[in-house]
Amino acid sequence: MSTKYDFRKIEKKWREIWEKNPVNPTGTNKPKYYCLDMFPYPSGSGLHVGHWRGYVLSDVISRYKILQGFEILHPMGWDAFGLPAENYAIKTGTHPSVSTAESIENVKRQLHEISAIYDWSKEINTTDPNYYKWTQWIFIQMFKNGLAYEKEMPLNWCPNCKAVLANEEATNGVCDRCGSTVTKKNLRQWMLRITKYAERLLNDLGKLNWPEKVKKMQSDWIGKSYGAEIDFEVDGSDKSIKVFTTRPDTLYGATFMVLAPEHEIVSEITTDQYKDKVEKYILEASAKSSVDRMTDKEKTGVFTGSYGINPLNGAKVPIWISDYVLADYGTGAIMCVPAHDERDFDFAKKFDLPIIQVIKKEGSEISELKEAYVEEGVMVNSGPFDDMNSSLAKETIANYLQENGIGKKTVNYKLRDWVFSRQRYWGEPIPLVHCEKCGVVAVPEDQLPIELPKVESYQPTSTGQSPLSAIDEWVNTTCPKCGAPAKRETNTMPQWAGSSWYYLRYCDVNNDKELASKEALKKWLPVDLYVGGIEHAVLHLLYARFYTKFLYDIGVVDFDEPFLRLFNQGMITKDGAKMSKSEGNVVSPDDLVEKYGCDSLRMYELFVGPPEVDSEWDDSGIDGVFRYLNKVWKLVDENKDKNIEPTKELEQIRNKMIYEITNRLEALTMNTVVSGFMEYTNKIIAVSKKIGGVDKLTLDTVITLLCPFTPHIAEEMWQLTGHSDSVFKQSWPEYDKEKMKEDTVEIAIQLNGKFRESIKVDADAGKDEVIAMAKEKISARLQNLNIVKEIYVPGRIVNIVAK
RNA sequence: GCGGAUAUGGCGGAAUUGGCAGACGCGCCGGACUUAGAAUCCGGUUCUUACGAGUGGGGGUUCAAAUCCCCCUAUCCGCACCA
Repeated sequence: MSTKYDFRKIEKKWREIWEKNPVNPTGTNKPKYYCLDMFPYPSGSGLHVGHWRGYVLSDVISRYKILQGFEILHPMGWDAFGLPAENYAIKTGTHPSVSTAESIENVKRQLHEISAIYDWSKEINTTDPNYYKWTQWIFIQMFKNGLAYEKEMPLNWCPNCKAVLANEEATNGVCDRCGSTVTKKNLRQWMLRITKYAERLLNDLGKLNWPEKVKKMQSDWIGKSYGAEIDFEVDGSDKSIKVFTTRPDTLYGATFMVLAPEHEIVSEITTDQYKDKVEKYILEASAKSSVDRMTDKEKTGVFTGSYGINPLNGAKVPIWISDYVLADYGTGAIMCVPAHDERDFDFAKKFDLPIIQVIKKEGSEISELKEAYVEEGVMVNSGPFDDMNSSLAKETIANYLQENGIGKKTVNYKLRDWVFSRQRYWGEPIPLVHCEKCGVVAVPEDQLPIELPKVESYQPTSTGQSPLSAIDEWVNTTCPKCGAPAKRETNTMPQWAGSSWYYLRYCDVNNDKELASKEALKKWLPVDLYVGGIEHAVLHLLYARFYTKFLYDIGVVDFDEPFLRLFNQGMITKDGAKMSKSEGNVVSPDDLVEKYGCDSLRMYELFVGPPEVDSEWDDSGIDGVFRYLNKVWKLVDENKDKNIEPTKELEQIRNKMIYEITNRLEALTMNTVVSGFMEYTNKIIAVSKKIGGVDKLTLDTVITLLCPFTPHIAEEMWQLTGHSDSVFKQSWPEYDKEKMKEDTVEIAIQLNGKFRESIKVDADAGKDEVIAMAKEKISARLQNLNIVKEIYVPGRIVNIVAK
């Protein structure tokens, strides 16, 4: 037991000292660094070692930045609205505010075990009326600026949760929360016009230091495509149908048209003869769950009896309806070119519609198509455009349509407006009043927040109404405009609302005049580093960007992107699966802290694998870092009172160590930082054995480098080596490139590319000298061979090519 | 179906971006200390039939390839009738 360091005593001691003297003094004139964790939902089951991964990483960066001379904002808070607490309330009758408060207390205790330097005076909670006052305030600004609007629409409806879901919450037609199959229901909804920002949300991705993967996911989600809208007149009527296509070059090959079943013109153009069939089909399509509609690749559809006129060649093409055409993308209607589109091809084959090829592969002859030809090529069967290259024809035909008033070039986005209302209890009330005379009126800002009232029952109604609608004394109010009796909006906001702007609030949490003061925003924002899971790649991060851009437009903030750098930590798995209570594979940090201490766990969280990659948790690996910390402890303990003169070799190792640790830390390759610590400490120990000790500067350097990673043991060792102030008052060590150089270097000698021997040479030895030495070294192998070529890579390798 | 990523010892993973593959750690083997165990320390640890072979498989470029190019295979992730 002689050398084991007493982590329990040390960690307790330093936590108490930091409590009184925080290592991150505020109100300085230092440059700022804002390092933010994605704030958690306060779950009842607490944190596991997977949660720690991101939190440790951001804490290490924050502490590193302190030593680099920055003032740090590194806050934490709670995204506490949401379904789990509400579902728990439905089951037990416990008010969500009570159960979330309990969860918060537990998670906060666990966060203290990490010894992260969160500034708890800046804690925020999205369910605090002083916070959601500003969530509501932002909504009102959006409402006043025409970004919030009401719409009756068929929505994803989870029959189990009895809640409307956003498209994003109903991935693959299954409820994200409970896994039930999602159906459709028509309801009045509040929408946010995020599509107005589509172009900026797409373009500004270029400014961001984010993982390419995340940027790609966002740009795919926004889904910009260039094309044309083309008007097809309906034969024998004064109506026309607008279609959207990205392939105007194929217009001569359009042999039919398809409308979405929900398209409003369908009833007007359907002829009596086909009326029954069409109505039946529409009914079937609306009853189809979104799962079926997505997975049924087999095409269905019915003919309406009407024909459209191709505006270019006057051809009469039958108009069909089919659910493979989406009502809410483009114009909800398409022209179909079976020869050059796979889906149209399938449809044409199934319903025996004509296929006309209008593009052929260069140099080939036209023969019957076995599948749609979707490549570029040479125009055929296209009147004046024949023999033109199809990509040129795309442009030429689009221009022709535009010039002749039968179409126009357009851009389309996959991004849809954001369904912003929820028929649930545990969310921010939407601060609007419905007045019979004045219509929808925003609650005056001085009346905010509209507080969430207590209810008897949390159960949402199966009619789609929020539980709030049952509280007459809350619902009934007066119109802020005319004073007449009016009713409050009873829908609440989605959980995303509070998390779309929380990063702004941290810099000025107690402000009751503004969401944050201009000065505080100017000092701290935007966020320099944002750390969190990849699961928020699209939704949260897209919504937050949207909010920021809106607040920029109305002059609240002076930047239009909230997060300059994003880092997604990988998941920690156990037995190959994500840790979850239901899987029973949760590893709690509490036991490991008890057994090895916080410092060891912090270091192992980083060592377990590359931080951006998923890693399997292995308890036994933590022994390695625990042994390492004991080794450092022993090194410091044995040398603290010795007066060893620094040697050239120690200086070389020390400088190299600073260089390597710093570079790896900047690149966030934390696992290699830890291995670097081990590697260089081993080297120092080896030299120490040789010369009987280690100099003071080397010890100080090791301790200082370690302190962001293992703060408790670092502070203790710092004190042990005779320093009276905190190690966090130190500057990050600097290296001297000159001193990193070794006197001699080992050169590998290859013969015909194969390693044979190695030699030590002076670092400044010249090319000829080294090659001569190398040839001498492998002279036996060179007998009877003619040297063809000699390659020398300074400091690394000599390759002799010989036959 | 489309798009993206990954593949290195028994395991987690390194490799200065084309220059000695396997750093660092886990595990394992051997030794020291110990009455014994735990802990600690020291040594070893890609395979090998000892010639060599070797970074998922096959080809190529190069003096030199885990790294670059082409073709496969497997796994994971994202999107999924977006006209």
